[in-house]
Amino acid sequence: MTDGSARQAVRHAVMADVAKVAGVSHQTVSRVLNSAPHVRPGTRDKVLAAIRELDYRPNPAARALVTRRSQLLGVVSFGGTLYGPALTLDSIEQAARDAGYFVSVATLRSLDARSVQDAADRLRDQGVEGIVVIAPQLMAVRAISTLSSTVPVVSVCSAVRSRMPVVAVDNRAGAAAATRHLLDLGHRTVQHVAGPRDWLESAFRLDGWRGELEAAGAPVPQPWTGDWSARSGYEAGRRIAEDPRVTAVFCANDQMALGLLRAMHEAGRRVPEDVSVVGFDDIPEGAYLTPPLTTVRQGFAELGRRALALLVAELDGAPGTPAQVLVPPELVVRRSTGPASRS
Amino acid sequence: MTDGSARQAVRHAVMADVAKVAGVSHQTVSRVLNSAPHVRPGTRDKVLAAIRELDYRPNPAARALVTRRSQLLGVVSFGGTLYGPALTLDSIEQAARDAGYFVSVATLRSLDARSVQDAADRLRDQGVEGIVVIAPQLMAVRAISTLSSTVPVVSVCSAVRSRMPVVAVDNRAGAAAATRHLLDLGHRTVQHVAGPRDWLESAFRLDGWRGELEAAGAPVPQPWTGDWSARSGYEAGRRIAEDPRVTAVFCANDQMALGLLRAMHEAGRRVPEDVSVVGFDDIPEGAYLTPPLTTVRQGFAELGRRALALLVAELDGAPGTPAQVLVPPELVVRRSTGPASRS
DNA sequence: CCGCTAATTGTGAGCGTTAACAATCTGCAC
DNA sequence: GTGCAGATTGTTAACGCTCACAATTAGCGG
Repeated sequence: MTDGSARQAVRHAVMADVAKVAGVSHQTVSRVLNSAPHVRPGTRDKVLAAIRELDYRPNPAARALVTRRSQLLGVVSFGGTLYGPALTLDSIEQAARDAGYFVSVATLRSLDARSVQDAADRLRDQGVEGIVVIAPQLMAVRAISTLSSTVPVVSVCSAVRSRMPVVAVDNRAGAAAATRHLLDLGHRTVQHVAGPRDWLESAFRLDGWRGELEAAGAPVPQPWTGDWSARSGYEAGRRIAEDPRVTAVFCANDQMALGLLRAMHEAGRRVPEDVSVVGFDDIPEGAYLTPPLTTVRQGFAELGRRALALLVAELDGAPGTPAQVLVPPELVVRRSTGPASRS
Repeated sequence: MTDGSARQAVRHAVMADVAKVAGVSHQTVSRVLNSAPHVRPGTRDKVLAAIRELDYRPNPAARALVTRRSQLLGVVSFGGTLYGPALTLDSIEQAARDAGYFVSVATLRSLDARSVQDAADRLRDQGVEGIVVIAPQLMAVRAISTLSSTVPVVSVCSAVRSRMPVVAVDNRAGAAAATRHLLDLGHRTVQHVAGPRDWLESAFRLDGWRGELEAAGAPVPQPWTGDWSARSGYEAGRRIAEDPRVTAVFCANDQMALGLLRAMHEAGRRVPEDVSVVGFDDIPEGAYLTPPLTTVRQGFAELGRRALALLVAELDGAPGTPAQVLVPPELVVRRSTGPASRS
């Protein structure tokens, strides 16, 4: 128990073993492995056969040591069980694989700068070549921009004015579209249940909502604040339901909208007859809520893919490409929204 | 663009640099780093100071090369956006960090043996010391048991009779509890919407449901089959709603229950007055559905933690500990279930 | 058949760290 | 003061791979 030396003693074959079996030098084996030019087909075959025979696998540590390339990318993530981050992580992994990289994850324990520092440090200590940050909190972004000096960093989050490459959904535009949709249906104004104050997403969606309201000359009510959870949406909903004048609510994500739907139901307010509700994200369950939820679809998968592409580009190509990619969201109209009642 | 040699030329400090600055040998630096005994406090301080001054970080590749320990664990995952797998991954990462390991993920593209092989190979090529498999499909488990020879593997899934260490929720018991709950409420029998046929979870839950029905002498209806999605639950629900004799349904997961709730609503069948519904998983939204969903709570977080503990134990301790951990689930009664109507 | 270029293969030197062992320096009993 | 165990530090040799360059072989025109 003092150390782990009790492991399998099966000596893995190394390059020298392959060389011996194939009757060539280790360098030739290396050439075959890296598909270098100038290897006679016959030689290549012998080497390949030896590799198969010995079930040889190149030692990644040795390779990394000399090439100074670990082939490892790091992902810092928070809220890994949330639909968006989970899907983004998934797509990043897939894209990384296609680009020939491995992905190591570090999740945030809590939402403070130290935690982000720690996660990034862990990743660096592991030798990652680059980092993608999925934590979309204001704080996280700030913390990250501090340590970006050593390793290239790309963040997936809302657009933010910075020198750092960013891939983001255009939250403002999405929120504006949702709000306009409700306004177009004849609602006098639209309530808003925002996300946590320290998330950039929250800020941008709030902004898009407010901007659209102002542009339309509609009154701008005091927004409510939730924490993305259905529970918080429910609680906001209970309070909102007390005001009989409310006819439209835009929630900053689908889970909160789901909770709000529940609160409306309990309060006897029909959706969409009495109150229209719009969410954000388009979680797969959205279409099967009662009623099916109108929402703003985010291309999480594309987000991840683009972020990875950006990182890889910076890694083995253009040095300073501080690109800022904005992915447009899409309004998905379902049955939770309808015309303002004339009652 | 031919290669990535255009990266930052900032020569990172290596151990020799630290040694020189501290005025000691590189071995002494190594000792300080590994907190080996017999280092005079004064010397340690000098070394520590030099490390800080140079912002020195040990090269993980070099260390791995000589120690033959990569400190890397692999996780094979499928359905990364599903609540259970996502949460499990999250808890595995946290546990791994506490145990001093890094976590690298490999997601499955599709559900065939080759895909599992590929994922595991990728992980091995990367030098992981052990693998946790979250893919709970029958096929995946079989595929895994094939390659477990080289690297220790722990799988998180339903209990399955094998030589492989497994951490699982007792799906059978959970399903039985759900079924019994409905029976106890006076329902004559219980319908079941199962998960995909090739998932172990599906099989065990089906089994638990059927067993309880038989034990109670209740008729065993033909089960329906879904794919975990709300959509599939909705479709099953539409069909189930056609049969007026149905008063209770047990769905193999919460998403399908959610879809089924929608179908019942559309068909004018009230829940729980006309039909009682039970899910499985306890997703966070469950309590805010209409009506709040009675379900079986799984300890996904504990699952991940236990799986990792098992793997680490095998890694640096007991060699052959083919443990099989069974985590008991818990019935959470909410308002989607009620007594059978006397109508 | 010779000489030259290009294709093919081999050799030696690290990459940055830890392990094993040697060397030196303590402190203390005799 | 001397000697010895133990504490402290240094030296050398891997770990398994790629890079740079040397060596060998093959192909071909004159």
